[in-house]
Amino acid sequence: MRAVERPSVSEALNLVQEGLRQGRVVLLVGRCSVDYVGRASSRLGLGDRVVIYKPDGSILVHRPEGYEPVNWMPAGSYLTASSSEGRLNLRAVRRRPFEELKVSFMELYLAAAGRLIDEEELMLHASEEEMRRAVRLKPCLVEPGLKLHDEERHLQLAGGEGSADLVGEDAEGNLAVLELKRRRVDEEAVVQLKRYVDSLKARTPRRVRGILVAPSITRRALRLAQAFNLSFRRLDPKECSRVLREAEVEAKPLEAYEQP
Amino acid sequence: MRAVERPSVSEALNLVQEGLRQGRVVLLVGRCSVDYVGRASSRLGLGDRVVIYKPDGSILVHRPEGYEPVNWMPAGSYLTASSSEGRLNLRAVRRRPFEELKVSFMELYLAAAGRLIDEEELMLHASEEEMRRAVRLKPCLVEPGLKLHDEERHLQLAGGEGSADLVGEDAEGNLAVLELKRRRVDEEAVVQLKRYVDSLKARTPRRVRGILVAPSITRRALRLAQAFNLSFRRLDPKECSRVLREAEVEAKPLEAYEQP
DNA sequence: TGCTAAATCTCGAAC
DNA sequence: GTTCGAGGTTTAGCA
Repeated sequence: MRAVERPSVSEALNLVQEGLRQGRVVLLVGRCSVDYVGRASSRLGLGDRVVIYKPDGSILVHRPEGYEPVNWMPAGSYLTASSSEGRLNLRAVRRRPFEELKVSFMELYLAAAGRLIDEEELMLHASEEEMRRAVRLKPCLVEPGLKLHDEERHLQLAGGEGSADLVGEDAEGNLAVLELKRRRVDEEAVVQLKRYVDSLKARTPRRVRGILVAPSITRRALRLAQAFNLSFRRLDPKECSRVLREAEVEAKPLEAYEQP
Repeated sequence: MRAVERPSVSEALNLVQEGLRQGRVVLLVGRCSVDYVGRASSRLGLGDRVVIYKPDGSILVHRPEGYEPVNWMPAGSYLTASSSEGRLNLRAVRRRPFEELKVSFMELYLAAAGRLIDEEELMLHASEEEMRRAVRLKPCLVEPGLKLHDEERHLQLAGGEGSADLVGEDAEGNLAVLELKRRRVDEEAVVQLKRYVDSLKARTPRRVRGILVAPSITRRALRLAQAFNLSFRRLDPKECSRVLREAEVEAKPLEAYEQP
C-alpha cells in the first residue's frame, strides 16, 4: 500500500494510472464534484468525498454520511483518469446499459493504492435457502404429519406455471404445496402460490392445499390468502438456522464413523 | 486528513479512537476477519479489505472486488475499538433490530482519518416523481384527450383502498386511473391498480378505466392486466425528463417576468 | 439474453 | 412505532 497525503494532481494521477495498470485498489479522498448519466442522471456539487476504485472496474463515491454510496458504477466499468486546469478527473463508463460517471477533484487530501488479496468465501446463514433445507430436514416445522416429496417429483409436478418451493403430502394425504418466505409474506407471494395450486389442481383429482411459510404476513396478504383458501404457518428463519446447526452436530459423528 | 502507512496496532487504535471523538471519517486497510450477527449471520475469514467508518455511525467493509460491501452496519450504529493480542478489533452494534459487526485486523496497511465536509444536495433526475410531473404537465404523453384532476380531488377519491398515481378523464369522459412505474410493470402493480379501479367503481356509476404507464411490462403482468381489462401505455422516464427540461426553459422567462 | 425472485436489501413517507 | 412502496435498487438463478 502506498499513500500520499495532500498529493499534487500529477502525483495523484500517477498513482491512479499506475494503480489501474497494476490491478490495485485505489483510494482517493478530497473535494470533488460528481456527475452521473445513465439509467437516471444526477449532479452533485463540490464537497468532501471518499472514492474507492477496485480492479474489477467497480467504483464507489461515498459522502461522509450514509451507508450507501452517493454514486457508483458496477464491476466491469472502464475507468480513465486525466488532469486539466489543476483538477484530477476520473471517468467511468459501461455499455449496456450505457452509463457514465465523472468525478472531478478540486483538491486532494489523500491518495492511496495497493494490491489487496482476498480469497476467503463468505459464509452466510439464515437465508431462504437455509429455510428450505431446514423444512426438508424436519417438515414438522410446518405442521405435524407433513411429508415432502423429493426434488425430482416436485419438478415433474411443477410444469410451466411458476414453481413452488416444496411439495408433499399432509397428515390426511392431501397434496401440500409450500411457499417459503424469509420475510413477511406480501400479496405477490399469495398470488404466486395460488397460481401454482390451481395449476396442480387441474392435473390431479386429489385435494391440494397451499401453505405459506414465513415469519409473518401482511394484513392484506392474509385476507387474500383466506379468500383463496390458503394457509399461513409462522416459521422464523433463525429457528431454521438453529435446527440445521443441531442437525450438523448430530450428523458429524456418523460421518466420522463412515469414513474408514 | 491524517494518514499512517503500516501503522502499529496502538497507532491505529489512537487514530480510530480520536477519529470517533472528533467526528472524522476513518479509513482502515488491512488483513482482517469479519463476523456479523443480526438479521442473518455471516463469517468471513482472513483477507485484505477496506473499512470505512463514518461519523453518523455507519460502517462498511469492502473486499477488493464487487460493488457492494461484504458487510456493513447502517447509520446510527455504535462503534468501539480495542486491541488484544496484537490485533485491532472494531465492534459496531445497534438495537432494533439487534445487529453486531466485528472486524479483527491481523495486519494494517493503512490507517487514515479526517473531518470531511459535504453540504451539497444530490440532484437526481428521471425518477418516478419526474414521470408524474411530466404526465401532469402533458397528459397526452399517455393518450390524446386525457385530462387529469388536481391532487386534492384525487385524494378525495382515493379512500383507504390503496392509491393510484394520477386520476382524470379520458377523451370519452370515462374516469381514468393511472399507475405510473419508472421500470417494468410487474404483477404486483397490476393487482394494485385493479384494486383501486374496483374501489372506484363501487363509488361511482361512471365507467372507470385503469391505465398502467411504464417503459415496459412483464408478459405475466400483461396477461393479468388483459384479464382485468386494464390498459398498458409505454412511456420512457427519459422522455419525461426531456419534456420537463423543455418545459423549464419555456417557463423561465415567464418566472423572470413575474418576479418584479 | 431476458425474466423472476431474493436481499443482513436501504430509504423514506404514510398511517 | 409499524407498514408499505420505490430504488440508477443489486444480485443470483433459470429458461
